[in-house]
Amino acid sequence: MALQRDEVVRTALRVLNEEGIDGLTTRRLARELGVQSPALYWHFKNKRELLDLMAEAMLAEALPPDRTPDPAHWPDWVAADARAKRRALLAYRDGARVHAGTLPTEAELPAVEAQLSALCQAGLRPRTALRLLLTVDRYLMGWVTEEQAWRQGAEDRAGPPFPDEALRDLPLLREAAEVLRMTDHDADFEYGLRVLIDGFRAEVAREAAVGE
Amino acid sequence: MALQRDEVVRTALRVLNEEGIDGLTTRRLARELGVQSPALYWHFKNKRELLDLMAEAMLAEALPPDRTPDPAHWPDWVAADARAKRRALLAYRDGARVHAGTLPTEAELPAVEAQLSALCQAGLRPRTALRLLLTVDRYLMGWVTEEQAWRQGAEDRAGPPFPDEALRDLPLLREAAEVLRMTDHDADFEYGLRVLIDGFRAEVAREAAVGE
DNA sequence: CTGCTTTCCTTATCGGTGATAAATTCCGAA
DNA sequence: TTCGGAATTTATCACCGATAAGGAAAGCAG
Repeated sequence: MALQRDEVVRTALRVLNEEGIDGLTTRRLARELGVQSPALYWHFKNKRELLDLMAEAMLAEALPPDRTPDPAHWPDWVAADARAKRRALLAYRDGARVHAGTLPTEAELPAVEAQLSALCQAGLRPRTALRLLLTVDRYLMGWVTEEQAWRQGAEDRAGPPFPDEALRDLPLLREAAEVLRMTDHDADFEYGLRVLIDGFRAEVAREAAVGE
Repeated sequence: MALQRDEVVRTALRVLNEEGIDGLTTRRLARELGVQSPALYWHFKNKRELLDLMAEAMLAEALPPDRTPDPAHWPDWVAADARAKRRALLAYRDGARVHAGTLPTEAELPAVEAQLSALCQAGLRPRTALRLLLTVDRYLMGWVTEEQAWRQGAEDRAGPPFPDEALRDLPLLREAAEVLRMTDHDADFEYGLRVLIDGFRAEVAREAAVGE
């Protein structure tokens, strides 16, 4: 039974979770598949292409396709999509770094078009609607990247970051220490997401007013 | 004349710009300094430490120290700082990737405390104030990471991304094509930044109302 | 001036990496 | 049963970050 491209990607994702992105080498992956490493280059042009497919697979797991976004409740699905993508990236070690810099496939564009359609029905111009999606996505990516780097750093580091001693003369930072030390990633992410979407809610009102 | 740690960092930043982060190898850097590569390990524990110092130097160039942020105009300096940091990261190839995952030095904490102080005087609680700073920073980092990946991809790619042909049946995307193809990074970044800060402006009003 | 120490660098080498070339095996269709 | 493409192997390349061990040079104590 010959190796399937799909099987390679799935195994690569497993190895990613076990070893991290630096431990995901062609040799390690080949060993896991019971094969010699150059065999992989039959299935993929190079490692970049493998990572791209891994990124695609990661998101496909979490984002159910063929939703028809509701214009009336855009803040809800925009937020829900962001949460789902964050979950998808967090599900794999270094997920954000694997996904970073990946371009949307042409196959994903129709879904974006549908989202734009809903946002435009809600009163945005296409430009603004796409900017909204991109802005939320960048916040998301920046957040998860930092979040995973932090998790990684926490393993290496000895002791807690920013020890009490360092905050001695910094009362406000001390009061916000839970945020500084990122003890509750979920809540902090959620907060920024809400504020961002609230900002766009005002923007929708503004553009809708102009448009009429 | 012995090699100075500072000179190594400056040279590393130059090499980074010429070769990109993948071309920045210890051997290349050593050659540039007229030295054998193991010599570098006298000055740095490992490459990670070198990258950390490079990140620090990058930002130090762009962010003037010892500003005393004005509570009355917090949206101005929050935006200005974000722009300055973006500029600093854009000034070097792969700047965002070099900086990503770096923790603030303890030396940088007092500046953060000062910003928190101003934001609290403007009516925010410390927790919220820090969350504001982190949220803007994550948007920023996500943005520049994507921006530089895009620039990089543009060199490799043949032809434009998302050719007209691919957008044939996607009228809204076609109308927002300049945003999709990121022809004006500055304007798009600025837009998201403004909306984000507007969101926090409303948040400040809300918290101030509760606080009294 | 001598001799010890610290600083800074060199030579040699290790195990590991992504990738390619060329030879080879597998397997299904004719 | 043979043929041909699909899939994989073996061998090898150039390069990477890092370490060990030693040597030159400068400073400094006596």
